[in-house]
Amino acid sequence: MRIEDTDRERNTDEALKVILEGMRWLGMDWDEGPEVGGPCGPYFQSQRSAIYQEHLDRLKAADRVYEKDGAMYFRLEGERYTAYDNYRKCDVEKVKAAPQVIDDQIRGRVERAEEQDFVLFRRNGEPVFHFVNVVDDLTMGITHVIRGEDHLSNTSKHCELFKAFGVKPPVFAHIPLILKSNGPGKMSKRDEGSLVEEYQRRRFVPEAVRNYLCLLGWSPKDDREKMEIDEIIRLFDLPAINSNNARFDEKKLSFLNAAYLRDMPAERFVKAAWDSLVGERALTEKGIDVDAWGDEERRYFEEVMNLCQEKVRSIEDLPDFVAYFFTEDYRIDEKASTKVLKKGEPKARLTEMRRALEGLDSFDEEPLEATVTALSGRSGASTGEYIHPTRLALSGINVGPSFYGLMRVLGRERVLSRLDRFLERL
RNA sequence: GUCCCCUUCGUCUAGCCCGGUCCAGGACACCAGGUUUUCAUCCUGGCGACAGGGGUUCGAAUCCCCUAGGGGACGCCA
Repeated sequence: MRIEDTDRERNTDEALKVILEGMRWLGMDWDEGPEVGGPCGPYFQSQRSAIYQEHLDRLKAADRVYEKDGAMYFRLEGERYTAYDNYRKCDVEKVKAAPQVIDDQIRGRVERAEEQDFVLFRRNGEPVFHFVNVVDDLTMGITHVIRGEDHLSNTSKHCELFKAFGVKPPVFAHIPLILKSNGPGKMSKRDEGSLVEEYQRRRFVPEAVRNYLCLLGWSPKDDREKMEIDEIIRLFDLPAINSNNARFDEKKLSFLNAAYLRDMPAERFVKAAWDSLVGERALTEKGIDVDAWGDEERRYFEEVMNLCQEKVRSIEDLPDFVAYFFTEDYRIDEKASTKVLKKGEPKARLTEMRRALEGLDSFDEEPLEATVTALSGRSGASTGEYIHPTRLALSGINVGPSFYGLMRVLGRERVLSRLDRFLERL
């Protein structure tokens, strides 16, 4: 792990922390680098000035450097001529340099010729990216350079430098870029959804994010999509990466996230839910006094989460999904209400339901289901005609976890009193 | 403008290197059913693509060329 912080303006400790934490969150660690150490340090480019100076001197000794406007330029070899540059709108000096051949692991043979000398050191004495990148790669013993395709055109610069230093370039692999989900162009730092921190903050499952990213530009060649990292590592191969750019699709990420939530151990789900709902006060914001909770409430919380794990799509959705479990002061959603109450005779059904539940001695799923089935058999109304209004009465909304589980977890007392209250308002 | 890369369903992709088994397979999304009828789960089905044009060939998604489109680079940013 090398930190490329040659641009003083943009580098802060905060930015570094975010990068390191983001990497670790995704499950990626490093055996050499910041906070770990290693034989090739320092791992911050801002601390490697002496190395860069020494390498600049080597190029100077080989007469490949000259100064212009206070900056140090790399001198390309080849015939020089002046031409009007339609991009810069002025005359510039160009060089007929030999094309550099890049044997890219993903794109195959790519040939490109640099045609202008480029800056190595800025006027302020700091080296630029292209230079430090090459120097670090060769002094740190880098064997593979795997980076975005946006660097493919820069690679001819890097090859020129490797050649000037008399070393063989590392293996290159230019991977496809991620395009933004809406609008043209590549996804960049300022785009919605482009920062790992965002998924951390929104409590995505890190494995889901990592899994989704792996699927952008790569596939195991069979139909598998949800895969453990070990399996991906086992199957992974540079040439198997696509060369075309991929558009980011948050819907699919969300699908994978839901699958990971569903499949994770219950304890992990409960912990993630707790961290968000209690730790980050998501329930407090809904007017629920979690600070007053004791052991009983904690057990109840766990039961609620066990019930909801298979149904909820994200931790983000959890507050709205479960708030009614923890307060009697839940709103009856108007849309849901209109939708549910317009069909059949909800009041009659709810009254029957109330009566039947009152006489039930167990609130386990099976007897509850048997009760509803019996009710339906007797009246000729579908079970849905009982279930829909009851769910609305108990939760205020028309979606949620398994209906019978919902009643079991709420328990007789809450169920009956909520039904009574709802019936009074009907 | 110059140079580089890319082009299979709306999206992510399999197939392409080693032409026939592909009237192109899977997944997300969407739509319709089903789970002896709760729902945002789950299951089944549907919709839906080889960018266009020329070659080569008995035969092309697969090989070649052109065009178009997309992306990238051209910073004393990284």
